[in-house]
Amino acid sequence: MSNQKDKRGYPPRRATAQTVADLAGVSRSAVSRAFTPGAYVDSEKRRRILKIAADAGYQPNALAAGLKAGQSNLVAVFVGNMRSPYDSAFVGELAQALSNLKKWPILIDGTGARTDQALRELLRYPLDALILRGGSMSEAIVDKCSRFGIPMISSGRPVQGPRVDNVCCRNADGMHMITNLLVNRGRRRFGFLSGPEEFYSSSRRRAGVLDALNKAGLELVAERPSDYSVESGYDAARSLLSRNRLDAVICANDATAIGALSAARELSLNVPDDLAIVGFDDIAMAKWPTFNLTTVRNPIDAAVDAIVELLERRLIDPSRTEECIFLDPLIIERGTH
Amino acid sequence: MSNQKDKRGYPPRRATAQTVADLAGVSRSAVSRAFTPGAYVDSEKRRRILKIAADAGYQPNALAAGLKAGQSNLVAVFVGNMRSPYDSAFVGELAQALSNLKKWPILIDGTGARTDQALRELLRYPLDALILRGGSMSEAIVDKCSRFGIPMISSGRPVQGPRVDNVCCRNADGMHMITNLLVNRGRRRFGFLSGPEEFYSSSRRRAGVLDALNKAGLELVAERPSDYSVESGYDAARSLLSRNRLDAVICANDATAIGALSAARELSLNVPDDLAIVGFDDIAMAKWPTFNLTTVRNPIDAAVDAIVELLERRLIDPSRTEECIFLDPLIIERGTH
DNA sequence: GTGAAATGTGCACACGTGTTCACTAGCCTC
DNA sequence: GAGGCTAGTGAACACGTGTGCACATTTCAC
Repeated sequence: MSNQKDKRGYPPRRATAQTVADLAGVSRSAVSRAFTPGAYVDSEKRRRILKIAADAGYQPNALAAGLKAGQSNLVAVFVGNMRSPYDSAFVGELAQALSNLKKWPILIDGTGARTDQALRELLRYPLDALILRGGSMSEAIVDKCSRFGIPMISSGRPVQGPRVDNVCCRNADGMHMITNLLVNRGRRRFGFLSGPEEFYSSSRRRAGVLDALNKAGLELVAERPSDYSVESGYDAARSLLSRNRLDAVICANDATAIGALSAARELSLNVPDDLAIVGFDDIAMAKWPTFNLTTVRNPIDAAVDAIVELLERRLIDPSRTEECIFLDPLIIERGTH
Repeated sequence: MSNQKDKRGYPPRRATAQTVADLAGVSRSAVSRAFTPGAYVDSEKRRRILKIAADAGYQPNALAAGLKAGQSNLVAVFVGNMRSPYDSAFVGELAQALSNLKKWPILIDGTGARTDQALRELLRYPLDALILRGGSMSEAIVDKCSRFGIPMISSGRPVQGPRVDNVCCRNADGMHMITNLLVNRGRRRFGFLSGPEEFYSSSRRRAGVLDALNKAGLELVAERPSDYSVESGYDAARSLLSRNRLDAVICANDATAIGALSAARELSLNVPDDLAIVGFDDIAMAKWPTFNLTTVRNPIDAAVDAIVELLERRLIDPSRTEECIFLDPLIIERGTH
């Protein structure tokens, strides 16, 4: 029934190893060893200590442990836009994978004007690594991150630097493949909705489209820029479709494609008979019945697996050579092509 | 041109206050004071120290500082489902607001089977607070979190416990309002797509609908359960609409409503002429031209503001009385009613 | 029974801070 | 010139760990 406050009204400090040691009648070292796998303690004694610790609600203080070890088990995760379905799904998977490793993801907005400041403040912690969803971040910030010598893993935008590893989808290949698919289905008059210029993925995807068209002896009829959002895809597609007679619109990502689909419907264009529309990423929305979007899968699970693998290897050997893992995209044929 | 590795191949340990002190020819205390606002140091000397520190890339080690202060500036953020547009937008805003306070959000999946274990491991850090997007988490886990005596803020599911504050949308009121809106527009035959039973918000929203209908002398014609996802909303609505003649379907959230919209279109029901469909939350998708969904806004910015305020006040006075801040929902009239 | 090996244990140090305490130097007042 | 007050400084301690080292105890082979 105690409200667990002392006279000053503050909650009590947490139990420490010494508390448990006194309770168990052993030395503080023994308590520490009981919590350290592979340390010399009598196994019966260890059991007893752990039991007493559990009752007292004791856990080793991670701050002290981290201070001693020079390692915090904290990982900063920078992400472009949490309202983007791809990025948020990505972050969710990543967070889960990291916590399985007992690495704790600190989520930081990678777009705002305050990102720089947040990064600087955060560097007071001896972070185990910086992880960047770089495909949706500006080059300037990504570059800055790579210069601290902290292990870094960039996903979506290849970066060079000491101890900087990369995970990168073959964006151009994916676009090449899906463009070919449309060409083989007889499409000839192509439009393109591009992504933000400052994102690496945008330029690679555009290059893939142009290259495939070029090899097929075709040219882009027209293109419009978008900011990767559904709204801007809608606007761009309305402009594109009302001024050009097209039989295919390739979109730099799924959100844009979904906006384009809405625009096409409003303009009474029949998809896929009159017009093919395809995207990139394969976000969850793409397979909703309303959209049923043909797209290129940018595999989140594979990317997360790769990040985790690179991280583990980097922690084992901080000085190993930098690596880049490439991910193969996959055509997902649905109803819009 | 040095690759900054020592003989063992490990990166050098970071600069410490002593490093800077030696460089500047002052005591280590002086360096510490230079970084502590309001501490006694000659202002000229402070400037010089900060300059030298910046050159050496020194920042006070947050682990050591936190150990001393008994405070980590880390905040655990538990969230139900990062693939839910509402939750992910919420987390994005929250992360930004917290980093402005120099509180760092550790993102944890609040649904998985491993949540318990993650929580336990995470408690090794002296967390400043636990923040829960509780509206989309099961009661069992939320309850468990409330029992550690750590300051906790639950959003979306009111929880009682020492040092547990709450931020809660008036779910029932919101549903009451929008149901009344439909009744006043002449709707009489109501269907309801409910949310997961274990979520607090589900039952409150359902209560609001039933209450409003009751007061209007009406009854629910039929209802179906959903899991708050678009897919399940689609399935539930198909079942609901093919077996009942309805002129209004109220959905427990926007995702479900968007699924229902697709189903209605497939069944050639004209929205809003034949059938009104409304949701709850006002996620970004709701205002897309394809959906243009009439809904109830569950205000994210207000919720985040409230959380931040409660957190700040709790850190100033850990023993203050627990509070619950209620948020008023807002009807957003668009094209589906 | 003896020496060596194996197994446990506690002491003490280091990790990098923030802050109290004692102290000095300088200034002002009378 | 003496005494008090202020601004500024450095030494030293505490925060809570993990672990190397020296030592104690037990086991074992001979």
